[in-house]
Amino acid sequence: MPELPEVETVRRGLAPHLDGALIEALVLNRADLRFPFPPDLARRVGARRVLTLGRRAKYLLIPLDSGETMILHLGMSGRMIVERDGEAGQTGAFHHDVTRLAQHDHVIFRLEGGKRIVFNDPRRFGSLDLQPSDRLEEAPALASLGLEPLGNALHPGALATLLAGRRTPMKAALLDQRLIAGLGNIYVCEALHRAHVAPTRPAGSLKRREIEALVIAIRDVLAEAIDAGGSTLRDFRHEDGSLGYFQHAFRVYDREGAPCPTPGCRGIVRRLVQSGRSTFHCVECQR
DNA sequence: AGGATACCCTGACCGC
DNA sequence: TGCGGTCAGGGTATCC
Repeated sequence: MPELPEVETVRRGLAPHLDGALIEALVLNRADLRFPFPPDLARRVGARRVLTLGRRAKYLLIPLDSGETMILHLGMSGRMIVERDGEAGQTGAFHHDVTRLAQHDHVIFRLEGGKRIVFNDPRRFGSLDLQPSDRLEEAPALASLGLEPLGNALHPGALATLLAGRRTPMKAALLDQRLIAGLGNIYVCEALHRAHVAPTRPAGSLKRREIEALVIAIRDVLAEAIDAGGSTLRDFRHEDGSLGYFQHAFRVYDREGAPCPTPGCRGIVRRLVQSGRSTFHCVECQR
């Protein structure tokens, strides 16, 4: 689920519940996810108040009034589920899902008033760390991240510098979190299609005009995806944000064999594998 | 140095 | 219905 737009959607969905909230206790149902939890995690978070939720790339940032910030990654299957008091124990259609998912409820935020926020992650590729807030960027997870794609840091000149001289395919370059941080497989495919740039193009071969188009495509696709996620936020408090915001708007991702949606293009969406991952593209209008 | 590959783990899905 | 194979939106270690 989570690339940058999904994490931003999670942040926006959680903010009304977590901003300013007192965490009465952090319940750990295991000692690790992808990595071991930091020492004394529960003690360092319990009885602390949350400041204002943030995000860096695909990481959710939860600053505490203790001067430390939780750095949370959803991996590939992570969810944050908001439960109101008593909701989890209710019977009915919802109950089945809750009990089935409860197996992978690894970390539970118990908030004042009985509300619970559950970090559920079947594949356990997620992570959770703590870092002093005044040295946040030194955290191992954040230290080598590249440009934040939303905001002013990503502009044609900056992207041109990042790509210059690289022979790696554009698909790999855009997936590299050290260059631009936050894009994943889906939005890389979508951005390259919108910019009409072939995923196999050596990164250093792009013309200035193509780089400009790519910057616009990246911004647009992320912004549109966040907007689509935002439209389902009202449901978020009851469920988990996995409602599938943007997939109906995919132009190429997971659409192998479909006609290319570019106006006037008669191409067919094709799939290829690059560094072990599926790339979806149109050979007619992406050059 | 930089790029490609193997791997961490579970669940969903497809064909037989 | 069960079973095996395949695939999945991420990131890191390791090899070349």
